[in-house]
This record gives sequence, C-alpha cells and structure tokens, in this order.
Amino acid sequence: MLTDERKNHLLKKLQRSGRLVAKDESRNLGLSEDTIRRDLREMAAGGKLKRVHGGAVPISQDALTYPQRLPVASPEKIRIGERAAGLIEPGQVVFIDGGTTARQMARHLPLDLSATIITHSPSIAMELLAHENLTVELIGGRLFRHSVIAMGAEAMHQLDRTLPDACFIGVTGAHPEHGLTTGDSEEAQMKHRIIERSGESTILLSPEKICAVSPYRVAEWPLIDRIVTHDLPNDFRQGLAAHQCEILDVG
Amino acid sequence: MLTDERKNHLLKKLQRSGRLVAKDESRNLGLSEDTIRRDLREMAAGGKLKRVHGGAVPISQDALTYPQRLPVASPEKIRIGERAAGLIEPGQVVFIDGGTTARQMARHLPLDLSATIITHSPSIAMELLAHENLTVELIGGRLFRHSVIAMGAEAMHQLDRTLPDACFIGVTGAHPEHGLTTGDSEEAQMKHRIIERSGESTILLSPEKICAVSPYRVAEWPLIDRIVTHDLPNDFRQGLAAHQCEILDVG
DNA sequence: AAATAACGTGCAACTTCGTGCAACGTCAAG
DNA sequence: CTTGACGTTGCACGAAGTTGCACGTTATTT
Repeated sequence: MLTDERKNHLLKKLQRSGRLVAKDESRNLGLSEDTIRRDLREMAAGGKLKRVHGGAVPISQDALTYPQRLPVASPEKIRIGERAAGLIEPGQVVFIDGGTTARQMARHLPLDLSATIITHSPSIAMELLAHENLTVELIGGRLFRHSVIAMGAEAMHQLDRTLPDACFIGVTGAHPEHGLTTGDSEEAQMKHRIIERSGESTILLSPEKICAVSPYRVAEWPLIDRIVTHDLPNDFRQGLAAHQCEILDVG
Repeated sequence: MLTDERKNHLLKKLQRSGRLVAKDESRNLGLSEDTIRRDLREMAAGGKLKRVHGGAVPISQDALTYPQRLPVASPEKIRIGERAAGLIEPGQVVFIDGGTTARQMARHLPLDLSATIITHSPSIAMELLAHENLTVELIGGRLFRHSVIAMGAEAMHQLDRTLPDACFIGVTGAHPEHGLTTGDSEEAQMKHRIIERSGESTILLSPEKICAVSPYRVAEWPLIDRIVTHDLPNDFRQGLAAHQCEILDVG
C-alpha cells in the first residue's frame, strides 16, 4: 500500500469514526505503530487532524459543540425587512410569512407598535415577544422544517378564519411573465390563500429571487399590490408596468 | 478511550446537564476518580469549566456569547428536563407544554428520536427543528407572552382534535392537598384539557414550585400518573402516597 | 467537634512518543 | 549490470504522557 493511499485511508476513517487509535490502525494495516505515528505526525503538521496521545482526533472539535447557529441575513434582506416593517399602520391586522426576509421585517417592527400580527412561523412569533402592544395570532399545523412554518390541513383551516388587512409574503422566485413561485407545492397553495384573503398584498423580494422561477406558482402579478425589493432591473420594472404594482426599491 | 476524547465527552455532558459529578463520571467511564479530577482540573485551568467541590459546573453564562438570548435554566430544571426526555417512547404522540423546564426537556430529546410532538409553544417547536425524525404539530392561537404559548378559543379548538399518548405539563404550584395550580385562568383550563385528553400525564415540577399554590387549579392528583421533580420533601411524598402517582426524583 | 467525603501531591507501573539508525526496495545514472 | 541516492519501514532506547494508589490536607456534613 502506498504511503499517500494509507494517509487517505486514515483520514477517511478518522472522519467516519471521530477518532483514531494508533495501535489499532497498525494492527489493521499490518504495519508497525511507528509508521502510523509518522503518518499522523505529518498529517497533523499539515493541519489535517489533531494529534493526541494514543492516536488522533478531528481538528476543531470544540467548534462543533455549538450546534445552534443563527443564519446570517444579507444586508439587502435586512434593508428590505426594515422598509417593509415601516409599512404596517397602527391598528392593522397583518399576516407575516416565514423566511429570513420576513424575519428581518419582524425584527424591525417598532417596539411600541399597536397592531395584530398573524403568522404561521414560530420563529416570527418568537421575534415579536418583546412587542408589548402587539397581538400575535399563531397559525398552527404540521411544522415544515425547511421554511420553519406550520402547514397542512390544520393550518389552512385556521387560516380560513382570518381576513387580514394586509399580508407580507416571501417567495423563492419572481419573474415578470411567470409571476411568483416557490419550491413547495403546499407552501405555494398556502401563500396563495393568504394573498387571496388579504386586503393588500406585499411581496418581500430579496435580490437573489429576482427573475428566478421555482416549480410551484404562488400568484400572478395582478393579485399583488406592492413589492419591496433591492436593485430591481429596469426590464423587470417594464414587465410589471402593465400591472398596478407599487415597487419599493431600497437599493 | 483517548484522553482528549474523554475531555470532550465530559465537556459536552456538562453543557447538556449543567453539572458534572466526578464520582459518577468515574463510574460511567470505568476510570478512577483521580483521572476525572485531573481532567476537570486541567479543563478548569483552560477556562473550559468551573471546578467545584465534587465535580464541575459551566462557566458563568455571561462569558458565553450565545447567539440567542437563552433564558437561564437552573441545573435542577435541566436535570428534570433531561430525565423527562428519556420517558418518551419511539412512535408515541406526545404533548409538550411551554415553559423553561419543558424547553429543557425538548432540548434533551435524542436527535434521532422518531415520534410526534404536539405543542402550543413556538419556542419548543424551534428547539425541535434539528430533529429530523420528529413530526411537530404546532397548536395555533393567540400568543400569550408570559409563557410563550398559544392560547384562546382557537388553541382549544385545535387541541380538541388531538388525543396524545402522553403529555408533559409544567405548573407554577404543586401542593399535596390543593393539587396542581397555575397563575392564569385560561392557561389552567388549557392544561387541564390536555391532561384530560392524554393517555398518560406527567408533571414537570421544578423545586421552586413544590408546595406552592397559585390562584387557578389545573388538576387534582388522581388525574396525574407521574411527576418528575428534584428533592421532593418526605411530607410531600406522604401526602401523595394515597394516589397512584409515580415520583421520579432527580435529586 | 467528629465523621465523612473530596482534594492535591508524590510516586511507581505502564503506555506511548520521538529520534537515531539500519535494512530494504526503487530508480536512474554510470 | 553495478552503484549510489532516495524514500520507506521497523527496531531500539531514552523521554514524555497517562493512570491508579497511598497519604496527608481541606471541605462538607452531622
């Protein structure tokens, strides 16, 4: 067996089992411990692993101990959220969708705002705990991990008992011709229903979604009253000109 | 087992459980107490933990910059949550209440547990996002800030469509004579309803609630199958002796 | 105040480590 | 074909690390 081959084998085994014992490997490979130790030493020098007495462990195992990380929002999403937060009038009943941009919106709502927020996102609900004057109506249902929102029949059922003044919806695709789309069938239906039931519908459109098309249709442009976005291209604007859709560009 | 590996193991266990007992760990790992003490001493010197007589505790929370403001849970609550988490059987449909102790319970559920969790707490739902094999059913309704749970008619309505195998409920008062109580009328009704509808009812009883009495009654002892608590006084035990209520004391 | 448990230190047995060195195979130049 | 440079491997041996025990000290409990 070639030296490089052996090193690769060791590295793979380390990643698989989380540790290496020099003695065991020497027996497995039919080589002396010295050889294994040499390999480990060299790989440790190359930063591939961490050498410890008796064998080796993966590097920076400490870094893995904090499993919870807050997803970082791009500056554009933050500014879109900030702008959208200012659109809510006191006293309104407003639906806020899940997703990172909507979360930024929730985070930027004035602390003393007096209104009712309906949401099917537990993470949005958590963001609003500090707002004393907000009434938060949580939509229940089966939790969809990817978007961190409640969905399914139960959610639809509960949603159908609401009639918000306005809604703020995120999508994964917005195209002048193909309209608004998202990556999950049921999610698309739910967003559509919310838009249907809301007096005024606003789309939160982060830059990477512009001109993208996802598999499932949420709504066509005529249903949308407003989009909040960042650096919207001119041809996109012209494509929307026919519809009465207000464009708020924070770019 | 490699020394480094052992230290990591101890550190992880400390972070999960909130405390370490040198004697227990020496027995668990099949090593002498001296070895464990040496490890703890070295990690304490490295600032990884705080050494105390008998074992170790985490570094004061202020030093750690957690991404999310984590409510400080007492070691007792952590251990009660840890114990309760082990009571869920694979495949069960289980209701988990809101509150800090319940949150610790959610946090200590095995990552690969396959079950269905029903909860009216968005914070519990958020804790369970990483558990791939869990189905999470979120109960919606009006968000009650104090306990971070959904309540009201909508929540009751949705709750009445569930029939959990078991429920885990927190209360703010537990008294041998006056039973289980809490500080909000509607919350009390809701907890009662959950207990009624669940096959097996477990109360999460953190020490400061023992022998306390709050204004609104949740349930009498006969409805309760089990309590998980910490250092339950003997007179309390005797008061419960008449009822068939299992007592799990993690003290 | 006495009893008990936990602690730290020194020490001995054992394991693992690193280094120097010799043996062996490969390969290319002579 | 021979030879020498080079890399790899295994062994020997002193150094360093790890572990458990003994013993005197300190902290906690009763």
